[in-house]
Amino acid sequence: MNNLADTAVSSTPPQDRFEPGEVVCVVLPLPIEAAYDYAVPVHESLVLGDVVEVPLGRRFEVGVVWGPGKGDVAAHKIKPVVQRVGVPPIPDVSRAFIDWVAAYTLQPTGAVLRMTLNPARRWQPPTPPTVIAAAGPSLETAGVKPTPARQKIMAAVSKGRTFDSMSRMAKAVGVSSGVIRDLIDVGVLALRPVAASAAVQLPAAPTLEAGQRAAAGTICEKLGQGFSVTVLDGVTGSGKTEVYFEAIAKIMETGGQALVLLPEIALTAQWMARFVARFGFAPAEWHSDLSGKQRRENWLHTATGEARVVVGARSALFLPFKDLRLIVVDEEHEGAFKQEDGVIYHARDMAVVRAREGKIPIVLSSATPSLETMTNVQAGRYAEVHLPTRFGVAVLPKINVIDLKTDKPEKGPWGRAWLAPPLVKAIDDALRSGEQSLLFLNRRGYAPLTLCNSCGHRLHCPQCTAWLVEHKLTRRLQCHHCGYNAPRPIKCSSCGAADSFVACGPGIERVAEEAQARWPEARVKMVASDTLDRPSAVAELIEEILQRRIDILVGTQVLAKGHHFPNLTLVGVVDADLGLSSWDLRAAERTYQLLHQVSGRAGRAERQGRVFLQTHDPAHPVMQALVSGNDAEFYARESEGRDMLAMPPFGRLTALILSGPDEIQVKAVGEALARVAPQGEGIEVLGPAPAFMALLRGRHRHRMLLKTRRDIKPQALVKDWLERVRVPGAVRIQIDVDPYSFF
DNA sequence: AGCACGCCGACT
DNA sequence: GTCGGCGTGCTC
Repeated sequence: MNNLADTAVSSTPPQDRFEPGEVVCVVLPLPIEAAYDYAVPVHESLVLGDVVEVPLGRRFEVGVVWGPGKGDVAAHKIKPVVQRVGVPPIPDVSRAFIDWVAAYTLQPTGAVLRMTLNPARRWQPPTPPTVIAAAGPSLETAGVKPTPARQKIMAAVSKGRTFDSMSRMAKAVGVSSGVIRDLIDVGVLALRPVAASAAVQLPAAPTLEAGQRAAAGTICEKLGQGFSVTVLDGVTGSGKTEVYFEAIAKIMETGGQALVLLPEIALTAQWMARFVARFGFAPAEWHSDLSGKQRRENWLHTATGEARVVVGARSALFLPFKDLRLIVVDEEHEGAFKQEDGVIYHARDMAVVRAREGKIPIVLSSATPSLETMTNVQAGRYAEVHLPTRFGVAVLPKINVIDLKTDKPEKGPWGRAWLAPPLVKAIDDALRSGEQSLLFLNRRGYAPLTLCNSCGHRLHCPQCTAWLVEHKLTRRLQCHHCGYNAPRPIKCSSCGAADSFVACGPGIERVAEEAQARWPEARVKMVASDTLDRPSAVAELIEEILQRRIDILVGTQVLAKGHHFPNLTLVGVVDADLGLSSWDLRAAERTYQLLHQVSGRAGRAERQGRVFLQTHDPAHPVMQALVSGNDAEFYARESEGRDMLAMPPFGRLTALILSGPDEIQVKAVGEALARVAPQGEGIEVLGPAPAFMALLRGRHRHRMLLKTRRDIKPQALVKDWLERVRVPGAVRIQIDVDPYSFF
């Protein structure tokens, strides 16, 4: 305020400092289209990005100063800001990024801001960590009796020893915490702030193999050179992580922060272990199951710049970094980066935007990059660094295709079979030589469909368009889309026949049952997302596998990623066609990526791995690409196909998802939209059509698809379009720019 | 997002 | 007669 330099700055547009008497525009973290004006409080001035508490109706909210007041509302309605919240202002880059994402996803700015501001909304100043230590005076000088308990305490703190909490100290010393509290009160003990931890000493850099060194060098050169995108591409086990760790090491030396995005939380534990081994400290984590306290702490440390490295799921992208200088998106092709509810966005794409806004480099890492990314490489927009060798491994796994039309699984005494003879023989071999096998099937439960043998009635979810999946483990029928579950009925609700239900098709439970029946001696273990609900369960499983307490693993895609299992040499894909039959635009690409990844589980040490793909269509390009290892050809083909159809990345899609409890009403809104749909060269509107999951959690869903040429931005079209139709409150319209799933 | 206002069914 | 359901609308 009395700083002349500040006053001078504030006179030059754009204004970034606001004095009492002025009005500022505040964005609230709510799904409100408009930003509201508030008066600067009389006792303090505000700057752009300041986090402030403001009155809203009869409650209070925390928002962010976004600019000067807009003056679009009567002066008497304007209320003053209550106070500034004690956190650093949201930086310019973060605000610009939020604005960009809001405009792109067609969401209110406040809805996007919410992702940045969440922990600051109920702000509590963090209590600085303290320790309990001797304050100096003895018991005598403080004038208290040297009771046995007090003497024990004095002995414990005599050599400068400290304790980090009263309860821990009480336990360690063997006294009650009341005694400790009293000694603090009389000044014999004191709470001392924890000494600031010494500057991190980076452990010696590991020796990298020549290819890795070159790749790391290329990426490190980009640091500090403005915006760039580099695709780090190499097969599983080629050491991509070590390569980008070098870039992070450089950041650690030169200052600033680095962000690593992982597709799912389940992978963080293993990633953390590798990071700690390399750097000697743990990065700040950011994902949905942090505790409130951890969340606030990590948020603040990111904002102050104290957290040098942040690792997290997609939402970490919205943290208000003080000085972000590098972003890494690991496994960039993963569908999990697409946020599907609330603000719908693709974290990989938005990460590129964040890097551009912050003028910093970004690394996209994957063994099987997405077609979008490959297209950008080919167009020269992204640089590519390729890691050719499989680090520390002599040979890649040998991939075999089993044609299920000729090699049919043979029925056994246990019932229907799903494992074809060549795969059975391969497992025999593996068991005999004491090696582990993985049977992969991306389908939870016992059977994907249960039907009545006498009338053909199929058991389906009452709230969704989905079959109920039988789970023998829990002895219930489950809907995998809404969580509905019910006990298995005895009588058919349609024809009344008793004990008439038969299971159709395999889930992992059924494959595990077959495996156990075929190899009664083998130790079979089943793994799915619902059996790995705790992080500790993941750790236990990994330990069990490494200790060779499991012979045959049967699992879904939770097993596809991450871990090194040196003794696992055989991978059998029970149904390689699963996911190919759908109308999903990216079905082939996704199947290729998933199977490639699963195959990478086989033989990562010195033993050669073997992979068997069971398919009904051995000639399918996906199978051919996997067998030949010619991924370039596969990508070229996929790319050509999409180009011809003007599908992404060669055209743009925007989906409107209409939903509501009343199907007729939802459909009517869709038809009204169709009547006033945007028209023109390079613009096409499809639908309304019932969504694939036409009924989800009790809401009827219709979809519309706007397909536009690459050079046409869909946002303005959609905005305009929606304004032309009156939508009843019960019908919700979600907008998904660049949709990935068609559910 | 919250929270109030407002208009139609089963309870003290 | 009131309590209470959640549809619609506003918050600077």
